[in-house]
Amino acid sequence: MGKLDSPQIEKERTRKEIFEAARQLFLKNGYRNTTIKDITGKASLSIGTFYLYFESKGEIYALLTIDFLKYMKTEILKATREKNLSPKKKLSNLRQLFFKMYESDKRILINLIPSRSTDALNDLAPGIARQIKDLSSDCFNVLVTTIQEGMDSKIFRRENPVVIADIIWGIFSALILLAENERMLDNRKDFVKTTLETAMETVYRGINPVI
Amino acid sequence: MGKLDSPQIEKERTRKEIFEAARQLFLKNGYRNTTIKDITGKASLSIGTFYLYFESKGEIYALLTIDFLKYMKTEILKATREKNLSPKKKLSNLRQLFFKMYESDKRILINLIPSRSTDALNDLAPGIARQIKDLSSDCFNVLVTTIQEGMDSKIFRRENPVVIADIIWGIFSALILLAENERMLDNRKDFVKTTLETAMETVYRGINPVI
Amino acid sequence: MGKLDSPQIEKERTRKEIFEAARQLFLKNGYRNTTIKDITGKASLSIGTFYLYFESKGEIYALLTIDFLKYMKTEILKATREKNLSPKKKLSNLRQLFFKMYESDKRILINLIPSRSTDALNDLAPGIARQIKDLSSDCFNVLVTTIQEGMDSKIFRRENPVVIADIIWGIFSALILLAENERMLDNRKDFVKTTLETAMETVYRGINPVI
Amino acid sequence: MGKLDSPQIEKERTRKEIFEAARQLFLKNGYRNTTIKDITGKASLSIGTFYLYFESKGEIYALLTIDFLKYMKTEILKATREKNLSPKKKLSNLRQLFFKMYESDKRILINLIPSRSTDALNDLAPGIARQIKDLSSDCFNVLVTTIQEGMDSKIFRRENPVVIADIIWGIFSALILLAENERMLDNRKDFVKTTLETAMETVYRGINPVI
DNA sequence: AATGAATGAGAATTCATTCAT
DNA sequence: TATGAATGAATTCTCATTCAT
Repeated sequence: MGKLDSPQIEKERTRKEIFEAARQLFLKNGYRNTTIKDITGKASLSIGTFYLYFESKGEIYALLTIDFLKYMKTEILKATREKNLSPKKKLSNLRQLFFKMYESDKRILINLIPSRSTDALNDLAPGIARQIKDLSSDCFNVLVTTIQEGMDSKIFRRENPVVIADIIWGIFSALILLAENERMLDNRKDFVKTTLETAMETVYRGINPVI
Repeated sequence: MGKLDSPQIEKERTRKEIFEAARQLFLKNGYRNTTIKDITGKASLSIGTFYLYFESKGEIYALLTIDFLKYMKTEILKATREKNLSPKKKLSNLRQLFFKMYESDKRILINLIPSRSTDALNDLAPGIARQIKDLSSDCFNVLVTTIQEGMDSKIFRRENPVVIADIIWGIFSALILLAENERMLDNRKDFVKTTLETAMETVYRGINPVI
Repeated sequence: MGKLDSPQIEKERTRKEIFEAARQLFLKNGYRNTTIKDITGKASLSIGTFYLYFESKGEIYALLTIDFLKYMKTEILKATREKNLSPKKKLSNLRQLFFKMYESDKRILINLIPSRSTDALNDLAPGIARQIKDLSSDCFNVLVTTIQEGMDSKIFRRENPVVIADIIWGIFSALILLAENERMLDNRKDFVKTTLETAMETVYRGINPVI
Repeated sequence: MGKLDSPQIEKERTRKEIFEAARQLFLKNGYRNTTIKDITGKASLSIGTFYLYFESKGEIYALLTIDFLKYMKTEILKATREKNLSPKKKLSNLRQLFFKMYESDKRILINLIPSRSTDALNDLAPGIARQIKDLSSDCFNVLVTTIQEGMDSKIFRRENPVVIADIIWGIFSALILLAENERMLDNRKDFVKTTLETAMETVYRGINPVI
């Protein structure tokens, strides 16, 4: 299969295979613990081939990040775009989106969480760094705007919306990390999904206005 | 200053300087991304000096972790020990503790908490690994117990207390990390304390029973 | 030459070159005084290449030892296997074997023989350590048995056969070492072979029974 | 004790203590495995003090070597000096000397054996290197001369006396090494003295002229 | 395009040597 | 003199990247 496809298509397929192998390995082992050998091994290719498709380990990581952020931005916009959606509904959509991302076959790039990615993003081409920053801001801002709207229409308690957005994003990323690592030390919890759900509901209740 | 102190004191100071430099760098960059050169560089010492005070990179990491967990355990017990304290008050004390820890001269080594750092704990002496696990469990269990009490006396909404503890702990650690790192991407937020406070209040409201 | 060979052969050649360089350096300078840089330097390769072919300095040392002991065991058995060989003839064969080993294209790794090298065998995988011990014992025991036979049939003077084996083995290894190193202190001797021959004959005469 | 002695005497005592500590450690652990800290620790002094008495680790090793060689030369001359001593008796005296050295509280500097000391003697002041070479030659030459005499007077079988000397010296050093190291791998042999004795006797018988 | 052997910069660690007290 | 903290060169090992085939 594939051997009959045009070189263009063939090339694109190889690129995707490397991309996907890298995504999974970075997700599982982190940036530093993933080697080019690991990636090409998983993709059944030689080390040299990697460099025909990507400039460096840092680059593929950045591209992976951008890929994820773009996907996230799209989904976030989809969840909040409709004009006549109530902020309540929008937030509920975002919550669902988080579940979906966690469960999706794509999974979430755990290492996207700032503290984990400093390393890889350090000596990035300025253009790429810019793009990541912007996408990251875009995502965050939709969250902030949605919360702001909720506050404006008195559906949510009046607080600094940036702070609330930080909390939501923080819980999300923290629980993902817990889920990834805690397993080794402690097997009480297998129920990330439940925890995530409870967390979001708790926060949601927490921003309800005083009754 | 310092030049006048006894060698004992002088030595202790150097040890503390290395310890503190390591703490900050591990917190900011993680275990793998922090080199001995970084640590001694920050402490204005040579690489060799590090090994005069600590056995290895792994050892200082473990000591830092134990140091933090011991401090945390003491404080947590202090905040919840008294018999006739209401769960509400206990939780409020814990919240205050979180602030205090964030501001304390010790700084917080959230990154050092086991769940955050599989990396460093891999080839630790079994005794040390055990100690870390136990301290970690102890801290977490106080949180769980306090929440359980609150639920038993109907002050908190009935949920899985482990899940709620995860949420609280998750928010706490996530916000610390955000505070440390986000600055690079975005300088809107300098107000960790406020955010932390809001977060805890939000969660607290979120676990109030339905009225 | 070589550029025309298959990658397989090419790779095997490189491995052999490293192996051989290591053998010579360990022999000359001992385990601790031989660095990976020395080895790869001698083989005109970079340090990194070493690790493409061997896991560690300890591993190549162990492999070199096993290689030599296996060769030695095979040859020793060959020299003494035949049933109706007189002990005299067997010992004579062993003597010839010693010459052969000295001159063989394998060179002799006398320095690698366990008794000579506590250093390197310290943190060896237990399986490898066992293998080395066993091979080493096997070789030595053939020597002891042969001498024992000679004593039993009154061809050799009655002594502790282990002691005699130690002497023979000791002379052999000592002369090899002398041959390799003494050159620096003294260049009178270029005639290892002669010395070895005389030594063996002398010992042989020495264990003849009193007439 | 000692506190009342003159500075001169006091200084000499300290120097001796370091010297003796170094001798024992080099003997037990070899040159590379002995650190200045080990030496000064054994002598209950600080690291810095070492350098008040000796220029470097290499220097003390060389001095230790010279010390041993001088002792050896003196003893060798003592054992062979007398005019009317038969070569047989002289050789017998040398044999006794070997035992004595092995058993003496001074022990023998195992690392003196050429292959083991290359490291330490590499970048020696030329004068010291010369001295070592000369002493070493002197010792060896007495052995050669004695054997030569024995041959001249038909007491020993006619062979190359240098070769015979090599054999004797080789056995001696090899057995010392065996004694030091083999213990760890194999505890059959605790009887170095016996082995050494048997070895010398065997060689002695081996150089008897044909009867 | 694909390969994978070779490279070498960098990381952790050790230890002889120096030097301020 | 004596001390021992500090230094940094040297060593083992890792891995992203290159390049000849």
